[in-house]
Amino acid sequence: MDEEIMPELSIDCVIFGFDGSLKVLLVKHKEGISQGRWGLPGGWITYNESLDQAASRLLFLLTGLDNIFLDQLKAFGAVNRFPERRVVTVAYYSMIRTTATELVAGYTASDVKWFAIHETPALMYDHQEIVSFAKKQLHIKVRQEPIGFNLLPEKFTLFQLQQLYESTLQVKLDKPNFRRKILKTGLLEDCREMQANVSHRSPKLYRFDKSRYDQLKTTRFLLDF
Amino acid sequence: MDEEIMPELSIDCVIFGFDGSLKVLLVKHKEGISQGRWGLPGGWITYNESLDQAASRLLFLLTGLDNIFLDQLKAFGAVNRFPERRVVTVAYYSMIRTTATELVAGYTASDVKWFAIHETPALMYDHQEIVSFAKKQLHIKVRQEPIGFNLLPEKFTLFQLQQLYESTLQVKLDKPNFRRKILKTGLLEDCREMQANVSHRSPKLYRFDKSRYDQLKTTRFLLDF
DNA sequence: GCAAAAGTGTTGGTTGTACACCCATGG
DNA sequence: CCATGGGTGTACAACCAACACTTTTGC
Repeated sequence: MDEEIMPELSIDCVIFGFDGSLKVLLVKHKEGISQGRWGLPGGWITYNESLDQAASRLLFLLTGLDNIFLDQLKAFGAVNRFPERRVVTVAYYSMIRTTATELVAGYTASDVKWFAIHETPALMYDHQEIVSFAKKQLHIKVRQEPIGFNLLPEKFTLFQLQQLYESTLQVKLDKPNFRRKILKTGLLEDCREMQANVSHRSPKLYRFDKSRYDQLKTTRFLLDF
Repeated sequence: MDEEIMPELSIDCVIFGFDGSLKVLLVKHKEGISQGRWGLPGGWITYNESLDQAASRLLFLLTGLDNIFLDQLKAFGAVNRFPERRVVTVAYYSMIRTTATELVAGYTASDVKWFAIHETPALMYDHQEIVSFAKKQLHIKVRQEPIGFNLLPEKFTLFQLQQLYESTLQVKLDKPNFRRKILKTGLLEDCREMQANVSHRSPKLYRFDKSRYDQLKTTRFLLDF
């Protein structure tokens, strides 16, 4: 089929990661006018794929990850956002475990790296604006859906989950109250397993109960921190 | 400057209205392949305007309304959503009073009409999907911002506001509890005026207190119905 | 024993819900 | 005098924030 690209539309991905603190994935471009500058991973859309398909393809190209939660953020369409010509970009965002993938540079990027969410370098084009918007969206989404679970390993402790919420929302939470609230939702399934070799009492491991989540989605549901 | 249009991008607007029940504004196209079919008001983007500007311009063209709250919904980009060629559309939504404007047909539309939100005719392209998405978004937004106020006349009664929430969210609310909850937010300012000539006790009129809203926006804020 | 996190318990204040009740007005 | 909505009061349950406290593990 036709694999030519649409000249006036692009995709950019804001990919969040977590390894104790919140990260965002950036690439250093190795060609074109923005050579050497950091920006969001992204690319062009071909005529034979939908926006969502293009976003998934590009995410796979960059991280090797497939079948990942990927949500549209917003279309950014300021007149001069792209210096060479008029291009509107559709931004997507996603969350993955930083350990889940070997990052692959190459492609059009000379470097790929995780940055702490509050210590990003200057970004090209309007990518700073896109990242800021994504952060705001993450604050909202993390309350409405148990989205954070994509950022943790399959089995995790309640404290890890609490740290994820704390670093995403930039708040300090009360441990006893957090565990009660999160357990009450029923979204966590006890693995009946302990984490060993830690220099304190061994914590239980939990996993995310997807069937319970699907059931809750039909009604309304808010995690209010 | 260049007022040529971008060939692969369009704008569609989902415009909600309220006059006792929730409405959506549709137009009947009078030319092109979709002649005679109902769809969303929309149009094309020129090279010298941003997406937001294009959406405002098109909304003004269609309703005569200016300076209206208008928010981006989502970009819709299925491969064959537009039959003639590949076009991605960026959908916006907005809320206005149905009485606030004389609807103007003409332009590319042979008819413009308000439809009850649950009694829309078959729509062209993927417009049904866009409307459904907008309804979902409205449910979410109406809780997070006092967005509904755009749909009511400047001065309104608490019961009108309650009906707006009930018809937007498709729920039945308890009158005493509704008034307490909404008054507690401080978002309503007492007009010190009564509505007269009603066949029951005259209700107080309220107006939306914008300054209080701006103040609340800085913190977090949820209307939970 | 110490540090660090796991985990339980309690308490007092806030909020939400359901419902009973009285008030004003036009027809 | 009735229907319709306006508006107030209340009581019980649920919930939540704050914080004290005990437990387990590695060093």
